[in-house]
Amino acid sequence: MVTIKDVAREAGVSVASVSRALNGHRGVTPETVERIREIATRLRYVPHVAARSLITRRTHTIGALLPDLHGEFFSELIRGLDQAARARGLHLLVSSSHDSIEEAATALRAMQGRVDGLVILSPRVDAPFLRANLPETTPAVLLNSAVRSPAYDVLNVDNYGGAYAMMRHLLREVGHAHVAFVSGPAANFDARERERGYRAAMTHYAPGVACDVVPGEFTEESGYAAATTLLGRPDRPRAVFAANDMMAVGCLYAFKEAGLRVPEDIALAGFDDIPIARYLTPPLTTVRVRIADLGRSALERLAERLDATDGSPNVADTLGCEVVVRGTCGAELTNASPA
Amino acid sequence: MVTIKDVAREAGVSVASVSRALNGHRGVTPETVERIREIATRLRYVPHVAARSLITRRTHTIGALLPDLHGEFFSELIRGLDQAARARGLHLLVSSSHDSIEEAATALRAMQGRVDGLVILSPRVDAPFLRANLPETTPAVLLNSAVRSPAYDVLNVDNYGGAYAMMRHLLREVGHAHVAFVSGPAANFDARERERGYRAAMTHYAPGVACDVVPGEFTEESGYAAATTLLGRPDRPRAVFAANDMMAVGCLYAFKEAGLRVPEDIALAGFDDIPIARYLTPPLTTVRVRIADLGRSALERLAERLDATDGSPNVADTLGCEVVVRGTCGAELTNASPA
DNA sequence: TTCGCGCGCGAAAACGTTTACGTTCGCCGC
DNA sequence: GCGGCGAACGTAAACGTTTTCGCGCGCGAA
Repeated sequence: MVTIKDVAREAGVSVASVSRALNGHRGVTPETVERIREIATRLRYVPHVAARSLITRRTHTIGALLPDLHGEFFSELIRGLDQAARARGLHLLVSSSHDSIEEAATALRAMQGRVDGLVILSPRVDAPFLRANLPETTPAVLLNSAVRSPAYDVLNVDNYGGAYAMMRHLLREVGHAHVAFVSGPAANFDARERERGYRAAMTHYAPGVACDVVPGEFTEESGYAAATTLLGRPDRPRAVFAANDMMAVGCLYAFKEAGLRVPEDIALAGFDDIPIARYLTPPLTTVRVRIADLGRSALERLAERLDATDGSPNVADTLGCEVVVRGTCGAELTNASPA
Repeated sequence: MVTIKDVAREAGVSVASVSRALNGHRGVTPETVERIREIATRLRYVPHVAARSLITRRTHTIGALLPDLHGEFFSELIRGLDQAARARGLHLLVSSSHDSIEEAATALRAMQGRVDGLVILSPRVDAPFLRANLPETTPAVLLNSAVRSPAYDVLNVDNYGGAYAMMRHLLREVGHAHVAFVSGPAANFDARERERGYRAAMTHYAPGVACDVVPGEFTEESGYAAATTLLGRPDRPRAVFAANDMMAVGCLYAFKEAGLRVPEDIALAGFDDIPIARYLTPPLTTVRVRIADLGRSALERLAERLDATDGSPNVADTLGCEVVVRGTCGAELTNASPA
C-alpha cells in the first residue's frame, strides 16, 4: 500500500507539504504542488480514509435510517439522497427495514462515529428517542416526522395540502357533493395529516355535509375491507378518497367485484402515485409526491448544516405535491357534459 | 468524547486490558472483564471506528455499486443486502444510479478504503474494467454478470432457466404451437440469457418451428412498438413472450388498442414479476425472481470471503426463479376445456 | 543597513485504537 | 528449594493522516 510518505520521499519533500498540496492548502509553491500531484497520481496514491478521519473527525458519510418500506418510495428516496450526496462528495450509509423501535435504536447506535449526519425517516421516532440514541453533536434531518424541535431539521411532504387539493378537485371541479375517506393508521403522521386535509376541505367546500371516515391500515386488504363496509350501507357514497394508493387498489377491486363501474357509478382517488397507479384500469387519480426531491432536499439541508460551523436555526419545511388526474375520479365525464 | 483511556483510568487498568476485555480476547480475568464492561457502558464508551480500522485495516462495511435501476428491483436488492449485513454486524455503503461506465469507475474509486468488499451489479462492468478500478485485495461479488473470472465471485439469476421454464409452460402445458419473443437490449447480459432460454425451449418443445424474435429495449414503449410490428404481420402470433414485464405491459396496451382479447385472441407472458404485474387486467403471467434472496446470498458470499483468510476458490452460481401463472397466458382456458 | 514580516517548508505531536513484547507472580514438577 | 511456565497485565510502538509550531530566507520599509 502506498502512503503519503512514499509520495513525500519520491517528491523530495516532507509529508506535511504533500498533505498541504493535495488538500489545496496554501504554503506551497504552484510548481511543487504540480510535481506532488503528478507523483501522487503516478503512484496511484489514495489517502487512507480512516487515518484522515481519525484526526479530522469527519467521515464524509451520511447515514440514512429508514423503516421497512417497499418499492418505489424506497428507491426514489435513496436515488435522491445518493445523487445529492455524490454531487457533494459525500457517501451514503443506509440502514433500512426497522420494524421495531428497538431495532432502529441499535441501528442508530451502530452508525455512531461512522457518519457525520443522519437522514431519518421513521414513523415511530420521536424527540425522546432521538435524545436517548443520538449524540447531540450529530446533526439530523427528520423526514415526515411529527417532531417539532429546534434541535432537528424537519422536512415533510405536504400531506395536508395534497389531501386538501385532491378534495378540492373532487368536490369543486368534478362536482361531487360528498366524498368518503378511507384513513390510514392513527399512529402514522402522514395518515393523520391527510385526514386533516380531508376534513378541512370538507368543511370548506362542502359545508354542512358531515365528514365520513372509514378506518384503514394503508394496506390493500384494509382498503378492500373499507370499501366493503362503504358499499354495505344503504346510501353508498358516490366518491371515495383513500389515504394511500394501495388502499385505493383494494377499493377498486371491491367496487369491480360489486359490479360497479368506476368512475360512472363511484369515483375513486388515492395518494402517493405509486407506479401501479397508472396501470390500473381505469388509471388511478391520485396525489403525486416527489420522493426523489424529498431525498435531495434532505441531503442538501444536512450538507449545509455540516458546512456551517455555527448553528444556523433549524427549520421545519414542507415539500409540495400535486394532483394527477387520471381515470377514476370522473373528471372527463364532467368535462364532457355541458357546463 | 470518552475514549478507551477514560475507561482504563476509571477501571484502574491499562488501555490494553480494556481493549482485550471489550474485544473478548484472552489474558484478562473474568472479574476484570466484568468491571471493565460495566464501566464502559456506564461511561457510554463507543470505540472510535476510524482509529480502530486504521490499525485493523477493516471497515466492517461493504459497498454496493448499482446502476440506475428503479422501483422494486432496487429496493428488494438493498433489502436483502441490508438484512444479511445487519445479521453479520456489517454496514452497507450504497452508490447507485451510474449511467456511464466512467461514473461507475469514479464511484468505485471513491469507495476505496471505505469498504472491505463490494457487491457489484452493473450490466456494463467487465473484467478489464474491474482490473483497472478495483484493487485486487478487495473481494467482490458480481451480480448478473457475464464475467467469468477466478478473481471474482459471480451470482446470477437463472435467466436462461426461467425463460426456458416459461416457454415450457406456454408450449407444453398451455399448448401453444408457436410463441414470438420480444428481446431486450443486446448489450444486456440478462436479456441475452433470456433469449437463449427462449431459443433452446423452442428447439426442444417446438422442433421444426422457427424462432421468432422481435427486438426490444426493456422499456414499455419498445414493447408497444414490438407488439405493433407483430400485429402488422399477415399471420399474427397467438402467443408472445416479452423478455421483461415492462415490455409486456407495452404489448398488453397495444393488444387492447387493436381490439384483441387477452388471452383468448393472443396470450402474453413477461419476466421479472414487478409489482405492477398482478394489477394489470388481466394479471400478467410472468417469471418471478427473488431479488431479496439474490442480495442476501451475495452478501453472505462476500462475508464468507472476508472471514476466510485464505483464498477459497471463487465460484459462479445461479439463483433459481419460478413461473407465476396468472391471467394473460391462457392457462385457465386450456384447463377449463376438456383435455 | 536593519528590522520585521510573510512565505515556503520540515519536524513532530496528535488523533484512538490494537497488539507485540516485557514483566511480574503464582504454581507445579522435580 | 528451584527452575520453568503460563496467566494477567502494562508499556509502547504502530497505523497514516493533519496541523501546529518553528525555522530560514527574501523582500519591502524605515
